[in-house]
Amino acid sequence: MIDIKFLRENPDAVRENIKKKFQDSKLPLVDEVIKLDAESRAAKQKADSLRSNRNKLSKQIGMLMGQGKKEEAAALKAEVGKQAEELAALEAQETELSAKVTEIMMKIPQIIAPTVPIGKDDSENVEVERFGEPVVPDFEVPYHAEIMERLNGLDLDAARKVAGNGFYYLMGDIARLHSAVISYARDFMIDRGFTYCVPPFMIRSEVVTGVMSFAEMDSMMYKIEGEDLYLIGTSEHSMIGKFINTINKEEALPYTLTSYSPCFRKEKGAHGIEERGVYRIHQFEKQEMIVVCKPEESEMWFDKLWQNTVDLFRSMDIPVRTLECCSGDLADLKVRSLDVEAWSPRQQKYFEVGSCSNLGDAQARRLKIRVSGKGGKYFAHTLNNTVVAPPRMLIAFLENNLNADGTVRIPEALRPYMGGKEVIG
RNA sequence: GGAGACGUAUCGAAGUGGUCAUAACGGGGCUGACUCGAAAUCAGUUAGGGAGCAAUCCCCCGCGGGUUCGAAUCCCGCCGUCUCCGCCA
Repeated sequence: MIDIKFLRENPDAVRENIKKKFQDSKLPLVDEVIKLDAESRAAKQKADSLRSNRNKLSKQIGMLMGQGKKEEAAALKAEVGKQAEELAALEAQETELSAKVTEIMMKIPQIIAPTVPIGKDDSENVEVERFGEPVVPDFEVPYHAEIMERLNGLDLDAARKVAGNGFYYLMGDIARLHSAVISYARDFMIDRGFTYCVPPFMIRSEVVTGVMSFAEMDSMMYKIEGEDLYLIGTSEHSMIGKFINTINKEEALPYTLTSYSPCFRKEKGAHGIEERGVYRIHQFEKQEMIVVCKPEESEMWFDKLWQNTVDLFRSMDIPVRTLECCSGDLADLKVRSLDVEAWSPRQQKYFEVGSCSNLGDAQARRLKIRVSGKGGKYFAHTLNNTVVAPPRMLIAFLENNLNADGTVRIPEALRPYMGGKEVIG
């Protein structure tokens, strides 16, 4: 959500940004919202002066009543009554207009960073950097579900009966590995100075609309029947929501938090949910990191955040690369986003295991997360990034640490969380 | 789930239909005076949102409605907190 004042003063920049994102159908919204906004302010001004008048007269009525001058009071009452209808109409107009303005403003995308490559969709994302040597072993690497099943670590048949497609049972060493990765990632982030949190796994609609665009909400969020609650799609939602309606002291920033939660996603419209395995699923667990900071520091934090994920994967001997999201692939609230992708020796390509985003002031404006400093009050910037999200991450882990004999090597960093085991199989 | 109480600034809290919203009273914070310094004391100062070039005006007493010339105050709905009971970990 951008500032309406910015839009008023820079309509061309806003249009240019919409074009960059290949959302040309939204172009008319710019002129539309400028017109509605002007009407809205005009209505407000008129209504304000009527209200001012009413306040004055009502005060006089109060005084007259106090002095027992009932007849004079009655005359004033009649005068207030005369403008009541006009005011009511104006107030209805005010409400309607400002609701329309907000509705449109929610649809206008955040101004993207100048560095964002221009492209229509994810096929035009741009590789930035590779970390580690992508290895292709000289033996065949089976499909990840098969590796898990061979180790008696996965039961999709039972999961389908119990919950349906897109769910899974992890068992034995694989389940333990799953927990180990989460615990390791938690401690990894704690060691880097982040504060560990376990947040609510459900949030109100007010928070939902504050942290994501309508498109994301529709395709991702599960609603609890009969309640104003949604299952979170990531702990980012409850962690950013934590700061709703707050004014934060400048000295207290940045907030650097790492949170654990299960994540629930409809994956509506996504391909691949039919795909056998644990790549795209309705439920997974994730260690997340979020930052709330001053605007001038958000780019610096962006770089630190994705670096954390790269370092974590490298500490488990998994080759990764970073991929800058192009303009068309960027969700409407994001200024910039960078995917971390892990190497798949089986597919001989990289696949997404994490996503780092700078939302600028978009979430902060919607949720009213403000900062007070010497220079006055302003909206904070918010960022989020995946530390690690198994079981998808386990795909990369298993493929990259698989031995020729079918056993799986446990990297040293993870052994303390696996009861000291060096290998499973 | 049942019963009750409550929600006002940074905190505690007064206000229960009008001249009471920067909002009594008290505490905290900040600034200054006094002091070698500190404490104590004294003085001053300590919300938010919006419209307007400005003067100024409007909104804001958990949130949303309603009654009224006028609502923190009365009515309805919702949210939240606390206490007791029940139930379940």
